[in-house]
Order: sequence, then C-alpha cells, then structure tokens
Amino acid sequence: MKKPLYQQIADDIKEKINNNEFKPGDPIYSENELCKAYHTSRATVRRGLSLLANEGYIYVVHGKGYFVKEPDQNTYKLYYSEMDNLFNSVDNTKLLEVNIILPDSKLIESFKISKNKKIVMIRRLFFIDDEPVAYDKKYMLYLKGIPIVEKEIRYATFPEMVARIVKNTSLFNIKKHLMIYAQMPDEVTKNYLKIDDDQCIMTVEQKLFNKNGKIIGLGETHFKSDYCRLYAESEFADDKW
Amino acid sequence: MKKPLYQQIADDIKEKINNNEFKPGDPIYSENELCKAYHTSRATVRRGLSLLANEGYIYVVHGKGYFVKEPDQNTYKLYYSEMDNLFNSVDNTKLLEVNIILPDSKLIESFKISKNKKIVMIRRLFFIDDEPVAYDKKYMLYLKGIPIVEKEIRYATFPEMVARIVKNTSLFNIKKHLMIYAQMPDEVTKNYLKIDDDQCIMTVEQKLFNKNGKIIGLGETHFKSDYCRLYAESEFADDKW
DNA sequence: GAGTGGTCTAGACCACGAT
DNA sequence: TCGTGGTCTAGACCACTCT
Repeated sequence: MKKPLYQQIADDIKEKINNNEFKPGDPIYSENELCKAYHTSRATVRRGLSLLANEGYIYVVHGKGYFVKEPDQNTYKLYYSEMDNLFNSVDNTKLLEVNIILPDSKLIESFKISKNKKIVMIRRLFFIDDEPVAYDKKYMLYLKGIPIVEKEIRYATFPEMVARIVKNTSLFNIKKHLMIYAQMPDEVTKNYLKIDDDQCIMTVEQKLFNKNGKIIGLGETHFKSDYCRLYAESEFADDKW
Repeated sequence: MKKPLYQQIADDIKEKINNNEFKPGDPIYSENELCKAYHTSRATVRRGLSLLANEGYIYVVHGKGYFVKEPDQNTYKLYYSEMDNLFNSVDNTKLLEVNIILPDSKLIESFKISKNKKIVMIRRLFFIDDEPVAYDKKYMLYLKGIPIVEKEIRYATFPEMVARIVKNTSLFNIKKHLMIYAQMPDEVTKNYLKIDDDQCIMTVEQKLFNKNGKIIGLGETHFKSDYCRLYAESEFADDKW
C-alpha cells in the first residue's frame, strides 16, 4: 500500500496548511521547487497540486504561482429528494391532478414564456404508512408529442419527471435550485395533510433549468414537519483521480 | 481562445452522455482508442477523462475501463452560515451566556467523553434591525489554556469558534454535519425570539468533527421562520484545473 | 529576460481484470 | 497473455507576470 509520490506531495503541503504554516493568501512552493525537492518530474508535482486544488486548499494564478485558499466554510453537500430523506421513504403516492394548462400571469412571469404556451401541472400527495406526509405541486414546460404516463410520474422526483417530459434534457444536464423554509400551512395544505393542530410545514421550492439557463420546471413540496429532516455535510472532495 | 485538446475530448464525450448515446453503466472508449482517435498522447487523453470523472460523468475501474456514472440527482450544494443567508445578515448579537460546564448525561453521550471533562457552552441571540431572529446554543470541548475572548465569539460562526477554541483544529480540517428541520418553538425560544402568535421556527443542528472523526462541537440554532431561507443548487463541478 | 504555470509528447514500467 | 488503467520521466514549446 505504498502511497504514490503525487499523493505524498499533496499530503505534505496539506499538513502545512492545516498547521497554519501556510496561511490563506500565502504563496506556496513553485512547481520547479517541488520538482527539485522531491527529485521528480513536473507532471508528478502538478498532479499533487491538482489534488489540492480540487480539494479547495489552493488556487493557481498563471505566471505567478500557487496560493493557499480561504477555506470555504459555508458550503455543504445537501441530500434532497422528494421521495427519500435518509430517515423515511415515501411508500405510496396519490396523483391529485395531471393537467395541461395555460399559464396564469405568475407562471408566465416565472417561466418567461408567452401566454399561449402550455404548462404541465402535476399535483401529488405522498404517504408513509398511510399517513399523508407531503403535498407536492410541479409545473413544467409542455412540449407536444411526449406522452405523460401516470405510472411513470407517480414516484418520480422532479428531475426525473423533467428528464422524461421536457425535450432535450437528461438527468446530466439539468441545473437545480432549491429554496427551503419553514412556514405555517395554508388551508389547502392543512386539509391534504390532515393537520388539525398548529403544526408547521417545511416547504422546498425547486427550480429546474436546462443547460442554457432557461427555466423548464417549477415545483414546491410541503412536508409535514415531522417527516422532513434534511441532512447536509461539509464536502471533503474525495480524490476521484 | 482555442480550446485545449483535453477539453475537446471531455466535451465530446460529455455530449454523447447528455444525448444518451452513452447510458449509465455503459463502457466508453479506452485510453488507447482515444489516443488513436485524437492523435494524441495518453497524458492528454487522461486529462480529459479526469475532467469528466471530477464532474461526476464517469468512473474508472482499473484493468477494465471507463464507465458512465448514474447521475447523482439528489446532491446539492447548500450555503449555510448562522450569520448570513443570502437574503439577510445578522447585524447585532447578544451573548446570553459563556460558561465552562461539566457535561450532563446527554452531553457525555454525545461527545463520548468522561464526566469530569469540561465543556464550553455559549448561548447567543442574533438580531436584524433590532429584531431577535435566532436563538443559538453551542457546546465545545474545553481545552485548558485557550482564552475565550467575548469579542471574538460574538459574530463567529460555529466552525470559526471551534477553530479558535479547540486545539489542533483549523478551518481546513473540520468536518461538519447539519440537520435541518421545522418545528414549533418551545417556551424558552418563544421568549427569546419574542414570538407570541403561532409562528414556527427553523432549527439547524450542527455537529463538528476533527479530522479523526471525534466530535468537537455541538450546536443548535433556532431561526424565526421568516428569517431563514436556505438556498441550495446542483453542483456543476467547475473545472478547477 | 527570467520565472511562473499551461499544454502536450513519446515513451517506460507496474498493477489489475478477463480468459 | 493481453488489454486495461495507474504512476512516472524528461523533455518541448507556449502564455502570463514581474521587473
């Protein structure tokens, strides 16, 4: 299990950064210095530095050198799926509505489309152990010719739906935004989720974009608060390479 | 602005994956095939493939080849800081308590420490425009000799605090976990946040670990729901290299 | 012009998987 | 054994920054 040299180089520098021997903003060794120090070639040195760059420890400036980065404290990896949240999984769903509609002014605004374009609207209820746990609404651009198969959308997450229904999208090239907040449910949501006391809900709004940055989907999911615990962790970029 | 060859190789393969010519699980070209196809050396081909691997499009199996990855639909990049959330920033804080305590059984359990170890406890209130918006509690391992300067912790995020107070930690090597959920406030929180109607709160629990996986900090922040909107987006790993 | 990183070549040898 | 990827060498030439 000998550690490759490029890994050793990366680890040595990483340790100096962790121990504050190199501080954010500081220049570190040049490639040539490292070549000499480790009696190796530039390719190997560069590979080590590339690891550190990918892990967010350093950055490069052409013609100047390598510098220690300010650590990115506030970025986390979040796991989110309408259907699953590490603690419980939706085990049943009910399709409340699948419709092709003309957009109201709010949707026209959001999708930046003309008013004669059509929108697919899907409303669902999610269940766990026969208890309604989330009320879900989705809007997607409608493009002729793609059949909407109920079976396929009952358990689909929003990205999966869009990859099926909207043309020229694959799960690889959808950009996604989430907005997450707590609120008190409105009457409709209260009814669907059978909330009678003053329990609150977690709302997750989704926006999906194609690779050109055009909005192709809008969604909101309202979770009964007991059934929505979101988990996130700091990303320690693992060395994929 | 000529595109480097390794980028071209990566883009060509990426396009085939986006267009579903290569599906998840499929083997793609071998390094040697690509060398021939692009009349180039293995190093260049490997650099292109490395890009794709870092962006999550493909994975490698030694001795077998490169394969298309299942797209990671449910992973997002989340921005979280107690002090800032893209919509509003805490502009004032009040230190309710800074104390060194002996852990109760719950803390002993959580930190996996013996009962004579000491814990630093910090409680704060956060304000925006003179309105209390969050109630914040932190627990950290106490190590002798490090002074706790009130000025330094009033506006500090949890990772910043720990990097100051706990030995051998830097902002680079702290692992962080978050648990996020909506709930109704308890009486204490209601009083601090001056909530009289039935408004709900967003709770964010933080766990901090050192590089060996040992827990070094526990925190919970309770936000008035209007002041906590969390934002996340799909991570399109930018080519750092 | 000297020093830095950015791209690329044409090899070598090793480790792993399938057969 | 053969084809695959994994590590590494010793160069080349180019582009950028600083002085």
